Amino acid sequence: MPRKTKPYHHGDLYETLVNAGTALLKDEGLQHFTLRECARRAGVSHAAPKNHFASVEDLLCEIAARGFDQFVRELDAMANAAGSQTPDDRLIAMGRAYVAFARANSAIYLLMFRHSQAFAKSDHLQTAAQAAWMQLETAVRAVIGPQRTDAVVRASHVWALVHGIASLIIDGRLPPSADPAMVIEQSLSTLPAAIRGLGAT
Amino acid sequence: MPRKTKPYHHGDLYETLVNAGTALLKDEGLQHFTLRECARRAGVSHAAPKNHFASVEDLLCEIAARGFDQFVRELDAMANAAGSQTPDDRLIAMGRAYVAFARANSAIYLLMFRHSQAFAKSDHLQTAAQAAWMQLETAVRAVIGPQRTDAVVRASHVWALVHGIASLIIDGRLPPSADPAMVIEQSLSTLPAAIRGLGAT
DNA sequence: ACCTGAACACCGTTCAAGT
DNA sequence: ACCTGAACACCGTTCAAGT
Repeated sequence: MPRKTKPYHHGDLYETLVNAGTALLKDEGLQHFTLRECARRAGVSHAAPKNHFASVEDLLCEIAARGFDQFVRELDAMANAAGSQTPDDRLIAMGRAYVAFARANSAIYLLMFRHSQAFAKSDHLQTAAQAAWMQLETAVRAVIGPQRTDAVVRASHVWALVHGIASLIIDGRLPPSADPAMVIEQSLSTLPAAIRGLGAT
Repeated sequence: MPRKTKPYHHGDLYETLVNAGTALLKDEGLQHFTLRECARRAGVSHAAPKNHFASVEDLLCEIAARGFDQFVRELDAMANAAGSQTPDDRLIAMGRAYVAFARANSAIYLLMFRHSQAFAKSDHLQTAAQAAWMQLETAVRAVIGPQRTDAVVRASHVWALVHGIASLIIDGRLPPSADPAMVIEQSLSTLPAAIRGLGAT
């Protein structure tokens, strides 16, 4: 989804910078992400990005938005894969895909969930993140039934659990004696029953 | 818990830097944390901290370690407060205290759980974080009974859920229609049953 | 033993100047 | 319309020099 027409000198610096930035993020992590290094990888001067992104934050927002796009696609593919027939199965399959994405793309995942007041300033990021949320809420509604009025709270529970699992694994905060695969499977298995029996509503 | 005797010129620059750094973190957030600003707040030259901390990471580790210390104290106080009689109540009370700490000290909480390869290089940080973990595991064992062999996996489930809730709230990633207080209470209420019925073990 | 000030190699951002 | 190079105000880290 291109957002700028081809620039005069370079070819398509906007796309090149997004790609270079994504690669840099995967290579070095968010801590070492640098606009000047993006420019270097793109083969332009350090001031060139200013023509396409107002600031580093802007570039990071676009990378995060595309992360959400891919995230939604992968969860969709997993949830619709053979073997996920019941709503419960589909929800658990989505949970697995969620954690798998986070582990496979940890730097981008961290960026996607990083506190950022600039979040609200990017339309692409906002709509992409909302699409991810809607996807989850739909899966939750399928489990608890459409008559329930508190789907948002229940979906928040699911999101919190998978986000927590993914975060602890990525950041290496699980105790050494805890097998990540076991934690994932055991915790995800509680989800359908938990959101059905949640609270008093 | 002082780690250095009084320095010659300043008084106790080690402690002063830790306090200045903690204040800076609360004021400006991790993104804008700067060693030079810590030195400025401490009233010393920007090179002075080198005598007490080998790098910024070292100072951040000590701040994070003290965060874990306070975290453990607060959870302990909450869990032992009147009204938490049964193990189930105590676990839920700890969950509430967990999220409350994260919300009240968001910058420090983020630091505590930030991915950091330097984590392993600080003894204080490592033991403080482990104390927090042991505290949780003990509360979980009280709920599921001492005969269970998978307390670690069950405790990981609890940790993931509360960490996920806290993270989503801090980072503003809960949908606007989700009331944080409701999400907290509803999700925490599922914990005792979830960890008792977890998996097939 | 601890602290300072200058120095070095970076960074994001700005802006005149080039094409 | 887009890009460059110099400039500015920062940053972490190093190191000689001071007390």
